[in-house]
Formats: sequence, C-alpha cells, structure tokens
Amino acid sequence: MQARRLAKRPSVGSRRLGSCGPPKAESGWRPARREGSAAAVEEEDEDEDAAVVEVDEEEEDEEGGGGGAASGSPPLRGKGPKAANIKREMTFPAFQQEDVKSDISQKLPDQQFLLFTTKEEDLKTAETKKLSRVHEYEKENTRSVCLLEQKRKVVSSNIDVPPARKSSEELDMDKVTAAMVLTSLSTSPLVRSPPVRPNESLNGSWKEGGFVPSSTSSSGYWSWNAPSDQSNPSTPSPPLSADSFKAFRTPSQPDDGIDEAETSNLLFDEPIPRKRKNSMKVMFKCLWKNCGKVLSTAAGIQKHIRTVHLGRVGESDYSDGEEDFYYTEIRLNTDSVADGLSSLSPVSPSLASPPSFPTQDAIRPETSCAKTETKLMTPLSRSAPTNLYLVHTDHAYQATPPVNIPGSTKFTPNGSSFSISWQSPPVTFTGIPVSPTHNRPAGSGEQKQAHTVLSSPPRVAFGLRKPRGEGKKCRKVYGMENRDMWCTACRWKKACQRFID
DNA sequence: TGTGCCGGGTG
DNA sequence: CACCCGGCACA
Repeated sequence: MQARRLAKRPSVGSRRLGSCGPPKAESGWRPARREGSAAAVEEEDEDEDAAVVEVDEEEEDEEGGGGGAASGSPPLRGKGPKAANIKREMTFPAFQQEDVKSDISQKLPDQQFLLFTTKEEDLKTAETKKLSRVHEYEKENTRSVCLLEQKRKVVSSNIDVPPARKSSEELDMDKVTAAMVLTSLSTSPLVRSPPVRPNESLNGSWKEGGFVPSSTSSSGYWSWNAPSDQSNPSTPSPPLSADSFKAFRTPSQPDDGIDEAETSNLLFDEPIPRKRKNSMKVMFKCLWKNCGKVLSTAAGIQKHIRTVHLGRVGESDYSDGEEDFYYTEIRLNTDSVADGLSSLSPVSPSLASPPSFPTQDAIRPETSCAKTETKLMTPLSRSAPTNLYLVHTDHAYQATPPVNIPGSTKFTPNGSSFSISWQSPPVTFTGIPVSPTHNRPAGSGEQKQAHTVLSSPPRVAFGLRKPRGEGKKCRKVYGMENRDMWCTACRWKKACQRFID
C-alpha cells in the first residue's frame, strides 16, 4: 500500500497539472494570441457585415427613417474611420454586390437614357442634365453635411456628454460619403425623376435584381426592395441613393440626430412624410479600467484609447484595430424610459436579425457575443444611471467592460491576449483564435465564445463540483468504527447514496 | 481541521 | 466494473 502510494504520487501530480478542473489549475492557462486566422475570419466578417447592412435597411424601413444616422450606423458600428474601414464602408450588402455588378451596368440612368434616346442631341442633353444634376447634388450634399453638423450639436447638447470634435478621419469620411453619394447620384437609375421610364421588359429585369416599381411609381418614384423583403413595398429608396448614403456613413458619426427622412429630403428634395424621430444616441464608451470616458464618435474613442491607454502618441493615424476592443458602443436613450424599453425589445437592429446571423448562439455560439450580452443586460447596462444604455459590442474580444465588474471579459492591455475574469484579476482564457472582425488581425469569434462562457454562472462554466451535501452521511451516522455499515459510495469516498440530499 | 466527494489508479 | 485513495473545496 505504502509502496503503491509512493509510486502513484508522481503520476498524480502530473495528472493534476494536465487536468482542467478547479480554477486554480486554470490560472495557468495561456491565452491564445489575438492574432489569429485573419484571412478566414475576414471573409466571414464580410458576409456578416453585408447581412447587417441588409437588415439595417429593413429596420430602417420599419422605423420609417426615424433612426436617421443613428440607425444607419449600426452595421458599421465600432469600425473606426481607418483607411481599412473606408473600404469596408464601401462594401455593399451582399445582394447589392451582385446587383451592382450586373444591374447597374445595365440599368444606369444614362444607359437607360441611351436605350431610349437615339438622336445625338438627346445624348448631349442627357450629358448636360447629368452634369447639372451632379452639381446640384454637390451643393445639396454640402448643405446636408452642414445640417448634419448642426443637428449633431443640438443633440449633443441635449445630453451631458460633450461631442468629440470631428477628427480629420471623420472629415475624410464625409468626403468619401459625399463622393459616394455623388457617384451614386450620377449613376443611380433615378433620384428625383427618371428621364425615361424603363419599359416593361426592363422592369422585369429590375425585379430580378431586386428593384421593383413601387406603388408610387406614378409620381415618378421607384422603390427598391430586396426580393425577400416585401414588408415595405412603398418606401422610396432608390438603389445607391438614400440607402447607400446611409450604408456609407461612417461609424464615427453614429448619431447625428438627423432623420433618415430628413436626409432624404435634403438629398432628394422629396416630401417624405415625417416619422417618429429616433431618440437613441449612440455613444462610445471607453472600457479601460477606471476610465469610462464616453465620446460620441468611434474615431474619438479610438484616438482616446490609442493615446491615453495604449500610449501610441505618435501614431494617431495608425491603427491595428486593437483599440476597437477597448470601447463599446452604448445607445443612450434620450427619450422616456418606456421608449427605451421598447428600444430594448428584440427589434433592435442587431438583435432582430436572424438572417444576419444565421448561425447564432446555438450553432455558432462564438459569434453571438454582442447579442447575447445585450439580451442579458450586462453589468454595464445594469449599472447605467438614469439613461437607458443599450450596450452593443461588435468588437472582437469585447464582451463586457474591463472595469471592475465581476464576471467580465477583458483584454489585457498588451493586446497579446485576452482573458476572462470573474474577479478583478484576470484569469487567462484559452481559446481558439478565430475570426478577426473587419481588418483587424484579431478574432471576433473568440470574444463571442468567451462571452458564451460568461453568459452562464461561473460555477457552471468551469464545471465546479456540485454543492456539498448537507444531510447525514454514512460516516457521520455510523462512524469510522462501523465503516462496514457505510454505503459503498461512502466507502469508496464517493457521493453518499444512502443519505442523498 | 473534519468532511464530502471528485478524479483517477489498480486489478 | 469494483475497489481504493489522493487531494481539493467547503463548513
């Protein structure tokens, strides 16, 4: 016996080392580096983004543009105005990508015009019209940008958080946005009124591409509906115009407080019936420990994180996306609580989009972080003061704030690893490095997986032993001297089967 | 420190 | 599978 024990001990020791039982052993876990299989995830992320944009449009329709820029930005939320993101913001929804290639080339207004104009002077007229239209919209776009700014100031002053100054990146994004709008205007089949209406056969092909004449087409407006979405058949939103404008909007302008309808009006001089104004203000909160700084723009918060927390003073333009992990987007309801609650309902853009996340929780739990978190009301949202916070974490690794909240996922400041901690000190987490969202080198799937773990109590997550039974046990009842009267389980030092709790 | 019992070894 | 025990967590 003694000899056996002596022989066993070493093996026991090594065994324990390898086992992943109690948290104690886990403290030795080494986190996976964030830099992971970037390529694979990027592709996946692209899909997701496209889907998000798609859904966002649906939601936009539903809210009647009340969300304005606020609801327009979610798909791009959390993506700083980095050069890499510019590319992303130019990414069309999946169906658009298809259509843009095929349909636009066939159905652009000028080409439509060509279809129906044979004389040379008509061609010239078309060219002139086109140019004048471009100039016109250039003016109007400038005007709308000014108004956006104005509106932003008003909204920002309504809440106590001072708006971050528009960074140069944002301005660049404005330019990009304007350019995109102009481009789309010059190529869009119809913005105000089509020079010539397509004939029936053309209509057919438009339908195929998802463009269907709306019920208001008699007034010269066409609506554009995704084939799968027939819920809003008459929403006037020409391809690559209003929606595109929204889609191209930079996340650094999360909420300008401008109605979508207003934007459309500005851009298209269209008397769109006003709908309820969206009262959600999207802010970006720094999740760095003991910081909690809130800025109104992603760029601002990224800059803040880069400079203040990451100490990257000289590389303000450079971003590896790491700072994305350290802030979260919060939706600040400036309306009544009731409205806030309704906004928390599953209609939320990121929540009510099964198509966007076809492989949500059950199938791919690691991709559902943000959503799960929102559903579960994170500590941050719970600790929100008077205003209602709706926390969105689209950023990889970012589930809950790294502030002193037990049970939060956090990322170590060195960025080389992330960790889950149920207490303040982080417990490193081993995970499979998965999808870097966007263009960042790190993975988003990781975060979501981590969050899945967080969604359940730590005991369950770590599979700790069940609560000790408090009833009588054989040992107590019979005593050591009557060990032969014990149940076998007790004799074997297993859970008592005679006095089961 | 005593107790309950998990995890794993041995035969 | 029965049996045993190291060792951990908890009271």
